[in-house]
Amino acid sequence: MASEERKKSRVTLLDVARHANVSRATASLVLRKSPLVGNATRLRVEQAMRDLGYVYNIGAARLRVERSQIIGAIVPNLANPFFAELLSGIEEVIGATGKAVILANSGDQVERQDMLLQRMREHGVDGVILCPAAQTSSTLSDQITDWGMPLVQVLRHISLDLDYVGVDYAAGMHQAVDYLASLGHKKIAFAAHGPIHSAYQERVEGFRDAMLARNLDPGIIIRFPTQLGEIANATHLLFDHETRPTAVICFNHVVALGLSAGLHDRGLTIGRDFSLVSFDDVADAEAIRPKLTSVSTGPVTIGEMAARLLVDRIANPGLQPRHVVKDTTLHIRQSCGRPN
Amino acid sequence: MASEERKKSRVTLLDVARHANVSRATASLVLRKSPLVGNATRLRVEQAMRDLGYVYNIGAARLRVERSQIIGAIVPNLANPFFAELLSGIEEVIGATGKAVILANSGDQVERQDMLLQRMREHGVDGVILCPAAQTSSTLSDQITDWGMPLVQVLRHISLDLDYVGVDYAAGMHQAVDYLASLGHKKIAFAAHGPIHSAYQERVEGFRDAMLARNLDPGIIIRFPTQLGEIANATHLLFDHETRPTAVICFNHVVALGLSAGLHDRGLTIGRDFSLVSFDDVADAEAIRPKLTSVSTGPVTIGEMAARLLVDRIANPGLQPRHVVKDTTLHIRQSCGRPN
DNA sequence: CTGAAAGCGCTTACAG
DNA sequence: CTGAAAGCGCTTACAG
Repeated sequence: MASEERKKSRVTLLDVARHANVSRATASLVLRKSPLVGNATRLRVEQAMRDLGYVYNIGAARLRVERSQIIGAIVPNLANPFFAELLSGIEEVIGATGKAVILANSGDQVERQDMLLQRMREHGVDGVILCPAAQTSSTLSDQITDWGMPLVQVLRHISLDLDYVGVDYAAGMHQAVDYLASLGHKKIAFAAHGPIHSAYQERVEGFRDAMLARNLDPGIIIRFPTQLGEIANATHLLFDHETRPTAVICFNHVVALGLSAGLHDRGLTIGRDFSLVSFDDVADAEAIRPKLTSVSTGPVTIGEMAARLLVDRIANPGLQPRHVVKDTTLHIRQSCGRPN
Repeated sequence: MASEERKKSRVTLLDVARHANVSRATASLVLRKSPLVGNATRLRVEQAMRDLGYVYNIGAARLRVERSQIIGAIVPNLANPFFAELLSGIEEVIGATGKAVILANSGDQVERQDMLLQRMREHGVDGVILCPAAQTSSTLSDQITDWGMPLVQVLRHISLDLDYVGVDYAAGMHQAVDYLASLGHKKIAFAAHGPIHSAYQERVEGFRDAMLARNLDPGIIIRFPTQLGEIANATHLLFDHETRPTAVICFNHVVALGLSAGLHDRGLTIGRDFSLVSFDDVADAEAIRPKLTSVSTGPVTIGEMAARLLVDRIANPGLQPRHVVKDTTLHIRQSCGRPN
């Protein structure tokens, strides 16, 4: 194995070329599967690579060619399963193109996000998929254009000058409201939480529009704590409001989990005593009882679409900005009934 | 802004040096905050960097120095919230050292894992945190040593020649068994699922040992489907066994979610009609009703510890292999009662 | 198909 | 503190 010697000085393309009795240029061509090199030669070079334990040095290659084969992904909260699913979609399609993805967590803080973008530039990433931190200034968009950095916004947007893959949150809200209204509900609350950003606003406005369209009071909008653990204990907020709602539409799956626990704690049976619609179901939605009726957004697919857009954008930086907005699906399960 | 011109040819350290009237060597020293350079000079160079919009090129630097400032993390299942929490711990401490983390998903497939390790070598990562795919051969360990690749195994291990950060699964099983036994349970099932690996075996053996130590039948070990969605429907397996158990200890939080749903579907109230102990609680454990009593393993902390070990190992490759095994905590909540 | 050569952007002795 | 120079491992015309 002679591993000791090997470690001392890494084997380089020149070593391979010598071992195979070809020039370095030829070895390089074999590496990149050029058709210029004959079959016998190719085999000889490939054998040499194996014999010597050659490892391609992407970093060195990148210095000449302007391609690092790395893309960046920045999300606001890694521990949230929703973003984990998003990432798994991104990783899958980026990985399939042979590139690697650098992962970073902005914690929804703009300064941290700035730092991470800078770090990614230093690493020479070929592009970035960004779910912008709440409060990100729209001037970041100009900066990114200025840098010439291929970037796609995902789930939240700060500017329409950049690519964007998101969800038709407003339409999702209409689905939820329409469904509850069809069951006879008139007092429907919206349970929000967390930082304010485009996806937040689109949901709230979608809710308002949908309620107004049905001549219902759009004003029962209640803010819950950010942390899942505290939401259940704040369930009373739902009933402190002057008009007691008979149903609630949740901002996301975190709120839905929290309220479904909190309603249970108050002795209310969901689907019978009170109706609840979740938003964004993630994998474990199936495991909650009663099963939650939910407006599903499909984070894995969104990740995949964002990755594809980024790959396109890298290949063709001149493209006009593209915006793809995914439809939601209402999954009717067991958490809604007629109002009492 | 002159962004157009800038994009054409990136600004290099030499440009900065010229703009600041110093040599390239000096500019390089400023970059790395060497004390060799005087304050006035430093400020001048830093101003030049700002004026020109200089971006440090880590890739170029790496070619000289043997440091890419990138580490790799390979997990078997990105979409599982347990691994998402693990990653968030890793990303946090690696990020704090100024390095970036390349993320990859092996899908628990060894061939894919081999490919990913190879890719990471090509990217010149400084080290890797690996949760080995099930069925990984222990010879991978020799290979890694041969490559001289700093690596820490996390949660699962294939060889004690490498660093390892894991959990004392066996002790966790003892906690669960002891607790159930103290409530009077004698027929306790173990509900397993998924691929077989060290962490799997340690749990099973821990269960057996703990049962034997109390003179209880250690044989009620039942395999459930891998997918969360199918577990609930397989709950009957619990009762198909010749000796009907009064309690179940779950392999992980996925099984616990599935069975807790399935028991509910059978009209059984958990904590009253049947007792259940979960393993690995993740953030949303708090939101399930009844609240699940659980042996908690703390994935975020494990990620942090693994990252610290890797940083140490990179700094000091000569270190003896270290193995840190984290204690579990039994969180008693509401899912267990006396047997009927 | 192949060889010699230049160059990507940095770091690192070395001599001053 | 500074300048000139070599070199990290690759790719890419260019001439043959």
